[in-house]
Amino acid sequence: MAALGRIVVGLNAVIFAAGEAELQVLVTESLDGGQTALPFGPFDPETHRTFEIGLREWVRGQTGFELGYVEQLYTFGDRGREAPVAALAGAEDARVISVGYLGLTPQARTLKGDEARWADWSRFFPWEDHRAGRPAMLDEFLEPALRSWCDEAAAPGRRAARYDRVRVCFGLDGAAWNEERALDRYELLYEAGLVAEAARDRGEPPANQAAGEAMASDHRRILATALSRLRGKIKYRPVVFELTPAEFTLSHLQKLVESIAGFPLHKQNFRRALDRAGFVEGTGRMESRTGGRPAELHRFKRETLKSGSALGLTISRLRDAAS
Amino acid sequence: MAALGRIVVGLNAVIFAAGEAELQVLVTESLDGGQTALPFGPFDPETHRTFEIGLREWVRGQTGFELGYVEQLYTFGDRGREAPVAALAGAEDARVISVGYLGLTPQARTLKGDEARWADWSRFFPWEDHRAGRPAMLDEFLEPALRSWCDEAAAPGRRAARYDRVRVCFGLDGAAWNEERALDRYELLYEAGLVAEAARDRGEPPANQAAGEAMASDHRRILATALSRLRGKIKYRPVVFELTPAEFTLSHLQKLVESIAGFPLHKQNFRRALDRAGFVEGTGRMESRTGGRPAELHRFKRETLKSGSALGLTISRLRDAAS
DNA sequence: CCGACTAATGCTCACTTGGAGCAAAACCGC
DNA sequence: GCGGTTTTGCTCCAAGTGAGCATTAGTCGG
Repeated sequence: MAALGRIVVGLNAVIFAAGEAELQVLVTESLDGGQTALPFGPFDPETHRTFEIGLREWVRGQTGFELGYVEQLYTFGDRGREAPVAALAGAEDARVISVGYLGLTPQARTLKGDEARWADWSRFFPWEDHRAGRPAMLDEFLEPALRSWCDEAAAPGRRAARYDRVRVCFGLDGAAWNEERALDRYELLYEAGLVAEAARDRGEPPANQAAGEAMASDHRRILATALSRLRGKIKYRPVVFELTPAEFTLSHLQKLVESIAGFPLHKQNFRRALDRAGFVEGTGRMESRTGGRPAELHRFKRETLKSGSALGLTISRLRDAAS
Repeated sequence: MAALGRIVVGLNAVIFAAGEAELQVLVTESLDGGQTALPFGPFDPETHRTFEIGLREWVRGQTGFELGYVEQLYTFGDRGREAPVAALAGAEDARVISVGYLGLTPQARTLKGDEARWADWSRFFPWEDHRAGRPAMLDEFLEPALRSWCDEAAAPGRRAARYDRVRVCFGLDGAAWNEERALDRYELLYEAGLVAEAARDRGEPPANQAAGEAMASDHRRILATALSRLRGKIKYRPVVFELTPAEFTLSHLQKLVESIAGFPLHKQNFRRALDRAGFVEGTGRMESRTGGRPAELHRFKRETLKSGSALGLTISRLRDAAS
């Protein structure tokens, strides 16, 4: 068999933490400077027995804290994503594959060095945040731009196909907005040339207007993958509690879930769902700096995990009217 | 930066097809003969622009047919999975990573060569098939064996932890059986030494009794990953139709879903769910060799995909009493 | 100290969905 | 034409979901 080309494997981490009622993601500067990037570390087969061990190790080294929940996301291997990274590994001609991981950690802890910092996820995906209603930039910029992208297609068949994708991804013309489609939406915007990465990767000059803040390489796509996965996962597994402090008010928990899902929830129904699932219990202690009636502090009942039956939190349509 | 160890990347495909009311998976012989294995192909960064392109290419070459639906599963990179494969790539000392893919194709087509063949998935996971009630081997062999594995743990805390895992995975003592946990169950059986691969990997002699048919390397784990994923996916995306022929009777469709889910469904409720979702439509033609009243042939309405709103088929608790 | 304001908490109600069973209809083989 | 078998059509009830109203217990400004 012919010798295969050289391959370098890297690990990309999307690490989420709960800020002040806002989901945050850990970012750094790209190696060539300038662009925002996700933390990245080469995977060394000599010293790392598994990907996860390797990941935890360099996250500990770079940021000074221990990851809690960790889950593999996706492996990215398309050609053309290598440039700056291969150089790092001393292998300019190698193909770079990276295994993306999702990590969750309670609260945005202070970081060791100053390379890494926390950023609100919504900076990168402003069109995903519907907590205060459908964002204006969707109707004013993205939607018209996407429609004209559809019209650009030569054949009528392709035009219809483009339109269908746009319609279901962005909830146009009566279709419902599905928050889990964050990745599909990013990929569509990339194809349509509406994010800065698209022009950059084609070696073209940047478009006069682009959506959201760009990231290095395909990192924004990895981030979108993580967001989609997390949005799906909170519905059937109680992962939110990996992000909460030991004690929290129900409102705080709700704000956090809303920040992840990207839309407002109906408060009473959210609470009803919570205690049907039996996930939380009151501690008796109160949080009084609420601005109104004091809220009881609650804690996650880890035991319910073992009781097996009801896992997860049905957010599906707890949607509040506002959205 | 230090030079990194050599890495070989492979692609593993779990290709499912619908046999006669039975889900089948494409298997081959392992390279060193003897063991059943999943189709495997090295990924060549020189010629393959993306994983998916590489995958489709060698599947076409080896089996003579074109894959339809394809989805990335998971990337397996633990040390100790290399032996026979590294030799294939002419790199005995390399670390082997493989990217697992799930592929679906309608009907079990005849294959080109004779290396590959179709096998019922249930041979590898007999404990997963609850269509005719809870399998006897669960109560007679697995459950007692798992319980004594729990008792083997030295510390009482570890004993309790083991027991909890066993309980939720296998639905013991009142916990519900969750068909999506197929992977967790396999991993648990592996840890408990109840599948042949466990003894093999530790270099021990095979146990006197083991569950299901073994596969090469960690292929049975990859297959379990695919099964879990597919079982989850049919609930929220209409992927079953990737497995059906163009026209089918509703009973046939139901049998197929049951084969995937591993438990019987309530016929009337299944049909109700189907037409609530609006996925199928009658063709007017009839299938008369049913042994009873002739059934109308139906076809998948691809258009509904575009209508956006209701995706998937809620199998959740269409469970029939028998289970 | 009181009243306005703000959140937390408690409760109700209509409507949809899910689990389960019964009955009629259509075809087969004898 | 008569069981046996399978498709198909319907109904019932319990539980879950979406949405709104009312009450309670704090804070804060005057």
